[in-house]
Amino acid sequence: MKRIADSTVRRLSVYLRFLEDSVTRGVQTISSEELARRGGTTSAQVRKDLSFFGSFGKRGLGYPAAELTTSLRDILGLDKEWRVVIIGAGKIGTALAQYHGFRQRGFNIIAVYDADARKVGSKWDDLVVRDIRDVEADVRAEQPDIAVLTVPGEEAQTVAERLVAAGLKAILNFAPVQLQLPADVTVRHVNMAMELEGLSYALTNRDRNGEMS
Amino acid sequence: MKRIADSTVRRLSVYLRFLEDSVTRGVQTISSEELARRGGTTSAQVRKDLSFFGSFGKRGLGYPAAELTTSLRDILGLDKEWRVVIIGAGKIGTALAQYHGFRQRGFNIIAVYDADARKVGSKWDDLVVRDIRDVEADVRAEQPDIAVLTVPGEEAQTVAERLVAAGLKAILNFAPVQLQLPADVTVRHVNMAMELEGLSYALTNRDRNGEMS
DNA sequence: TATAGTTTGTGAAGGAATTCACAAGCCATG
DNA sequence: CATGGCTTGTGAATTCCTTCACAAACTATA
Repeated sequence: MKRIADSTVRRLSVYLRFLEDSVTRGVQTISSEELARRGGTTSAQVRKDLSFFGSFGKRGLGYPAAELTTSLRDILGLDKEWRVVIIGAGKIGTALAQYHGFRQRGFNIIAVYDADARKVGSKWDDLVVRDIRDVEADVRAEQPDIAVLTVPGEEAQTVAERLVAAGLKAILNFAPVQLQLPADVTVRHVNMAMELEGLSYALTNRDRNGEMS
Repeated sequence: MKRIADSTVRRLSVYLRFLEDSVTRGVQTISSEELARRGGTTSAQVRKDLSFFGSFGKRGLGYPAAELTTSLRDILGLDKEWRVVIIGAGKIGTALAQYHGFRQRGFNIIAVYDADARKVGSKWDDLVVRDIRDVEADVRAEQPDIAVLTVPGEEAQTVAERLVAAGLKAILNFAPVQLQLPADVTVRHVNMAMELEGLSYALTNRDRNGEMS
């Protein structure tokens, strides 16, 4: 099978969100046109995206909402539970740890770590903040699948390397640095500064450029 | 001037972060090679990105770090202060409002809004949570440049439309829905669910695909 | 001033992602 | 069961983005 573009996977995620909504509203069938409108893209793009993984629709009718939802969840690997650790119990780490949406979507937060002795031992819900010094041993023992990095930028690279050395293969990085890691580790970046700067650029050059999504 | 790709603007942001670092460390000159290594790209890409905006380097030498930093800040529109409102005083809104990094980078949070009467009136730092019902009037009066949306998904579209009707032209959306807005409004999405699902996909199809950035 | 060693800036080539456009297939109706 | 109206699935065309490759320009050294 061909390599699937990152942009395609992102869109599948968007389609899935809207499909889940539609299913709970009792919708039976959805066209690529509808999916496109709600996903901010074109119907051709929707059909192309789905076609990489199979043939899910009926010509003249559209896609069966419930079945397509299940298929997308399978494709994205959401049919299983993922074990997640959060590294950094600062503002954002705390907000994420307490956000129940993750758990609902199959992302199970099993531990939170911090370097600050004053934070270690404190509790949120059923989680106790652990000492970052134990992270390698814990990762080896508990085999989490994904780490969410919410440490200061200066520490991100070092911490990431420790996680990778302990066997972690997927990182969601909130620190505003580009992590340099082996190619077999998947990294996604969430960079608020970058997004704001993108808006700043767009506002500044509004005349020069057309619209953007 | 040609339309600049979104991906280019994102990379400028990354270059800038590293350049600022370098300048404070006393670095005089940086090559496209160095910039590329730290930005997770290639030297040709760096040179191409910069070339859209002018000629900043010296052949045989590289780029003067301080000057290039200034130029990038200008290009990205960071030479001015931006007025930012946060809509939604939940977990994430709170974390963002208290995060001082924004202010330091020229993004000034001037107000926070929420629909919950119990939250309205409470204070963080020098900010008082305002009632969402006042948001249109306030936006018209205070003319913020950017809105950060951290409301529940169900409300995001409606709230966004109200903001746009009041004249806002740039939105950073944290809700997991694709906003449908006029083309002259710039929207950036931060979608944690999507990023996690991207990791899930990568872990699930590790064999099928190569590495990803 | 000449030469060796770098590194930029940029057309041209190549590759990747999106859009076009239409045949194939399905449903509903009479 | 034939016809009209839709909508999918997909090669081909197109547009967009990245990489290549090299002349031009700079520094350092002798």
